[in-house]
Amino acid sequence: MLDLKLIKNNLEIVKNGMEKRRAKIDFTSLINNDDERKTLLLEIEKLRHKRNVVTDDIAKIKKAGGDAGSLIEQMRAVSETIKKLDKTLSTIEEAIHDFLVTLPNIPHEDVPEGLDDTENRFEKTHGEPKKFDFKAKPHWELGEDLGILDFTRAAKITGARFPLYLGKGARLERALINFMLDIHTSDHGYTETLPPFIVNKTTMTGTGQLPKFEEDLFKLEGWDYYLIPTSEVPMTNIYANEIIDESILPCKFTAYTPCFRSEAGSYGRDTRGLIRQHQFNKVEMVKLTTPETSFEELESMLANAEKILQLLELPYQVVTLCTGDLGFAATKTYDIEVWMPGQDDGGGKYREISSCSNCLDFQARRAGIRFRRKDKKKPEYVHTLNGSGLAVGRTFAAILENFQQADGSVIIPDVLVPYMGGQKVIQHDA
RNA sequence: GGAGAGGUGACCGAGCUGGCUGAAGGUGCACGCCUGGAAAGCGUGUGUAUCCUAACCGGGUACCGAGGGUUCGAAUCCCUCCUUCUCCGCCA
Repeated sequence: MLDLKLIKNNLEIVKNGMEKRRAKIDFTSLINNDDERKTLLLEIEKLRHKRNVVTDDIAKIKKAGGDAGSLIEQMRAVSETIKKLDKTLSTIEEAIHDFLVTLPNIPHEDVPEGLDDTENRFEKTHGEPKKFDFKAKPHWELGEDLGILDFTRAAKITGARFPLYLGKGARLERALINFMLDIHTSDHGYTETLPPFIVNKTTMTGTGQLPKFEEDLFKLEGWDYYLIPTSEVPMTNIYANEIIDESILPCKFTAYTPCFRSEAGSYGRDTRGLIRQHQFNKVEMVKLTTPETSFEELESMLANAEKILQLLELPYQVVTLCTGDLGFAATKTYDIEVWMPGQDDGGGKYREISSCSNCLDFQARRAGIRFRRKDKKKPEYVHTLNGSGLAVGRTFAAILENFQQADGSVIIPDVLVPYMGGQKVIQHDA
């Protein structure tokens, strides 16, 4: 959520930001509503003040045994008026709020302008895309042939876009989760958390999934509860509506959770394999920081995600999302795209495997996450960041495709061997 | 699922036979005094939001889990919901 004062005082900056996002937004009703709100508020508060004073007098008169009948009669009318005005006021306030919660964050000045993902800015590349002297297979073929992935039976159990890992496949997924969590907690200083996978409406609104993107979520029937699309949601909300001490910043959380997404509007895209599932595993990183450090924390978060890929010896590139591709709550986002040699019929392709974003105070304002500096009175909003570290299912897929052998077996990256009980290769079960 | 007890400021804890209580008292914290230094002691201060204002100076208003209601007036009475705890039942 953007600060209403910022909008009023710097309307051009805000308008400009929305234009960069290709969002057409008319602010006149907002401005009018806010003016009306102030007028109304002033009137109501005057009346309340009057009532408070007179009510005091009534108490005194009654105590002295006098008759306060006419004053009471007057105040009855005043209270009626207050009630009426209050009603209009809350209608207006609701309208203002409804407007503000659907307004996206303003893109950072460093973010390139563009319409869609084709205009994202290339930042860097790491590692050489692997070349094979045979035709690289996509991970779904490798996985099914090895008997470690079974999409057909998953579809029987639930439906399309659900994964079923078997045997060494399930073990590899678990190995990746443990490996990532270990690195982030031991080497990168994150606190491990295991949050609820189901959250309420307030929590979803805090991080920005609601009210605008309800169709992307799975909702529990008969409840105001939703399955999380990412653990960013529960983790960022840990300190919602609290004023925390400056000394705990930057506050760094990591978690493994499954993620649930309806993938509405993506019919026909990535229909095969682990790339786009209704349920997938992810290790997520979340940071709460002071405003002045959030951008350097974004860089280090990106580095934390990159580190996982480097250790796994997976080639990747980094891009900065352009304004048209930027998420609702983010002001700046880096995407890490891993090289997947089995995609595009063996031609290979970079696919998103992590997304690291700085949301500034956008989420903090919605969720009410503030901190107090040592010698300052007023609490300030923290800055929130989130990043995948990494999407586990896609990492699994990338390993299969990058470490495949001519015979269809898959070499386990060295760092994962201990997590696989010493096993170095996944091959057809003998 | 059944029975009961709570949710007050950073924390503990009064108030809950409605009115001078934004809220006693204590702890903590901050600053000052005291001291060779420290402890103890003493003094002062110490919520958030919003509006008026040049102002985080001053003033108004609101907030005692959330939302409604009764009343001239509610932390205090009534209703609904959320939540915590205890006991019983059930269950991974």
